[in-house]
Amino acid sequence: MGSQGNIGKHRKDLESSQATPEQLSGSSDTDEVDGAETREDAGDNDEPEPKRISREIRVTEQASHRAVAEPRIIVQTTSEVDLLDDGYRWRKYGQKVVKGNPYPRSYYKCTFLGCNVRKHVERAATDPKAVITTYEGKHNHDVPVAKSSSHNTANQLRSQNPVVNNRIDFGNNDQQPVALLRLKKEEIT
DNA sequence: CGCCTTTGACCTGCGC
DNA sequence: GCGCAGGTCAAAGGCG
Repeated sequence: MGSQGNIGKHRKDLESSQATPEQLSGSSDTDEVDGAETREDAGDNDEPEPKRISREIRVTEQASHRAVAEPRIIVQTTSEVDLLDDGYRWRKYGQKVVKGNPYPRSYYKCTFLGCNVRKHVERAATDPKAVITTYEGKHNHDVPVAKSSSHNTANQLRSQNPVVNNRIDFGNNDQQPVALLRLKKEEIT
């Protein structure tokens, strides 16, 4: 949180991205609190059924800076698998263990050409079943069609989950600063 | 053959 | 000024 160390060696990333350091540092405090609260929810949400999946989709946008705005969507999912496929193609570029959480946080990037959307996936320290996915940025492309991949966990999910089915249009909705949706599924696999 | 995952190292920012 | 924590990149290996 207090790092954002993309200003040094990651120049190439910056030139193609509209994200500005001021935006990131200026809102890190709020996001941090928000993220913490999300984790609290995870702990509160105890799932008696291991197969039951409940997701809370929290859309948080930073309206402080007119320039851009990288929408930050925090999706909380209760699942046994941490790799929730939302239809896009992601490439894992890193994994780190964060303090206060025994579970490592994974970093993914959208592999679509020109799409700089990133996503962080971590498990709640209080709930091993609670998976918190944070999306940063918005996709400038549509969902890649039928990816015949082995991880079709979400493919099934998409066909049953209303939100996933309609796709989460983060970045399109500039009007809703914070949206919280909750869905429940019975089974994922 | 192409794509993705994994792991280690490096860098930056912040706090003390 | 030093140390800690977080974030990202790059290279190698594995799998479909």
